[in-house]
Amino acid sequence: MLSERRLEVLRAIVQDYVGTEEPVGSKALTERHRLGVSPATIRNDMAVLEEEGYIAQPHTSAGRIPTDKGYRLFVDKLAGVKPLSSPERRAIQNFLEGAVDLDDVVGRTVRLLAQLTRQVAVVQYPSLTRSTVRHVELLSLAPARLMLVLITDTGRVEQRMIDCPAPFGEVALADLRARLNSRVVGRRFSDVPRLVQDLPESFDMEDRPTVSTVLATLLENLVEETEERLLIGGTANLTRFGHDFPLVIRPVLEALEEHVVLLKLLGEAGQSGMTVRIGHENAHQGLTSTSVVAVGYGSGDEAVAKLGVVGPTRMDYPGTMGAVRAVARYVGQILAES
Amino acid sequence: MLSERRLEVLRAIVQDYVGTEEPVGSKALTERHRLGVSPATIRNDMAVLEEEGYIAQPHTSAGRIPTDKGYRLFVDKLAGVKPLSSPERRAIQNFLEGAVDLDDVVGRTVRLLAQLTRQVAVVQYPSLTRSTVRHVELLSLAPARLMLVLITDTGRVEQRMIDCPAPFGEVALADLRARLNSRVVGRRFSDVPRLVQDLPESFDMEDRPTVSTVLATLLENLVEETEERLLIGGTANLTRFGHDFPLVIRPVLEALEEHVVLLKLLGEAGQSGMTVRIGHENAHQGLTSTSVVAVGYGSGDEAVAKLGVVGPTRMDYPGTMGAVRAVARYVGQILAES
DNA sequence: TTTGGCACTCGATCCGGTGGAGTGCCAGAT
DNA sequence: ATCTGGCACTCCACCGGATCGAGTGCCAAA
Repeated sequence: MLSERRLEVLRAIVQDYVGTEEPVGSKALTERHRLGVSPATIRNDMAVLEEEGYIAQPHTSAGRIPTDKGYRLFVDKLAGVKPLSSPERRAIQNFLEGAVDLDDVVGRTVRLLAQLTRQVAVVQYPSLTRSTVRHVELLSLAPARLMLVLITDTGRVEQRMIDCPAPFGEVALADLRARLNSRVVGRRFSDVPRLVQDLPESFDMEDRPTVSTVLATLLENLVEETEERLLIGGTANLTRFGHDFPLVIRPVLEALEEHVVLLKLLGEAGQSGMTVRIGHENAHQGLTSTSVVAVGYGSGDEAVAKLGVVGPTRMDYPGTMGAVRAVARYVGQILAES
Repeated sequence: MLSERRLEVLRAIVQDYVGTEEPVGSKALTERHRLGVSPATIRNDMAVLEEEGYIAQPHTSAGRIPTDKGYRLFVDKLAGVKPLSSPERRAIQNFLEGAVDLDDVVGRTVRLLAQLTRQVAVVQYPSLTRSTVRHVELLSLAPARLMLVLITDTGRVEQRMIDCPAPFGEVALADLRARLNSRVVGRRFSDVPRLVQDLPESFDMEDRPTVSTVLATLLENLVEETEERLLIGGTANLTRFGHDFPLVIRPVLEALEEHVVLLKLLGEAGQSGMTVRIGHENAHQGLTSTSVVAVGYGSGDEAVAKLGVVGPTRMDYPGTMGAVRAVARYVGQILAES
């Protein structure tokens, strides 16, 4: 276990490095923080911290910079979550309240988060499986062509075209619509498969294939596939990364375009509470010099999706975490109201 | 007017500079292009081209690079559109044909375009005003709460929640739905306002406010506001820009996030045929060192939206234009089929 | 355990010199 | 007229050496 002062030294190193972006030395530390000891003592502490793997030297005779492990300790033990100032809170609320629909809410959220943290913001659309069904609508566009529309309690709407194996009458359509709704409205999407399983059996032989097609579309395309929408913003903030641009930011941009990767990243974030993944803790190659701060948000007590930011490992963790948490809360409120 | 050979020299300069990314001198030119004259002659030509403003020197005793004006002349007079190879064409077709819905088509298109041109791709969703109505649906979610769903012939679907001033019966709802559809199905969105103008009058006094609200939502939110969706991809290609990164790419990333700016940019592109905007021809500040190649695409003869790429002014214009044109055509085909 | 002192390391920065690509100009050839 | 070869000149890019300074590790003393 590290002594109290050594932890204090680590905290100071992280803070200074985040601020200055330059390796920090023993002398500078004693000048900017009242540690009450001489540089020589700090040097000894630093040697220990380095041996333990919390800090590293870019090269001999340079200052130290925190390692991923160092940031990890900092986040876990040394730093809290910095609450936002009340003007900031008010600004968030004002900004989000103007939203007219779900797309707008998500769009505003991503912009807000990017601006607040000055980093890349990622917002996942409320997931279907964790939402409940508000309404299912079936429209007949042509004799053998239907449109399926799904509306969730979070305001999300999804639709799919369906080509039927056989023409489907208006009566049967109304019947199917009514039965579907009576079974699934108010239920969670994850329960839908179980709830509609036996539905085809109650229809005429001739209509069963069509009913099955509709159900298959509902299950395959909607419940499973559309899990994965998300929005990204603030990529311009990547330019504040470091001086050795192309090599660092290129893979990050590539990773950001791979929505699948990002979704996995967000998915790995713990179900409740805020998750911070630092540097190499991120599985993806291109993101080994970035940290991801993510948290779930939802209209009720339960998370229906995640949001977060991606930034350099050298980031202001307390501030970022504060902003992410605050935004998630307000978005949850907005969703609950609508 | 410039002599034939001087134009040839300009073409050679553009081609070499695009290839090597380095200022090109007289000697190198004679070596890589059979111009049939000596470097000294080329030097004289270059002096003239520079005087006319087509090329410039980064500094004394360096080679020349094309100016925006030079690229302009190159694009207008010296270069054609390079058709894609047939493997490329086949790849495009295969890639686009797997799309399941409009979102997917647009998503695939943007990825395809980015990969093909190795630049940033921008694809606008088919615009509403230039599409026709396939179906309008009204759902009752709660006594005084409706959902309006719009389906276009390009497969685009839009929806809006409507809070009614008064409860609205199922009968009246069915009536409104039927009347709406009979009036607008198959018509262009731009005609919708005219077509529904007198609709409230045919309803009972008590229902008129609600009908008006529905129509207002239809017109304001859908026809006007949702003009502006677009998708961007391939931002990682920005890293191939130049060596002086942050200063150049930052404003570009910022501009790309301002969808309004991009939409204006695409909008300015001529209604028919391909448009190339080079460097300072772009109104927006952040894009003065980029060129935009855009073209309209649509399911029929008429363009319903635009797509294009944003890249450095130093780009392979013939190749880029070829790719953009080819992709636009195939997307048009796909849309027409669905 | 802390402190001051000291020698050492190593990147960053600043020259001065060199090489080479490219230019502009001019006089002669075509 | 136009093109060409020659020539002097400019200026960037590159290299090696010198210097500077922040920072370190170690040690002996407090």
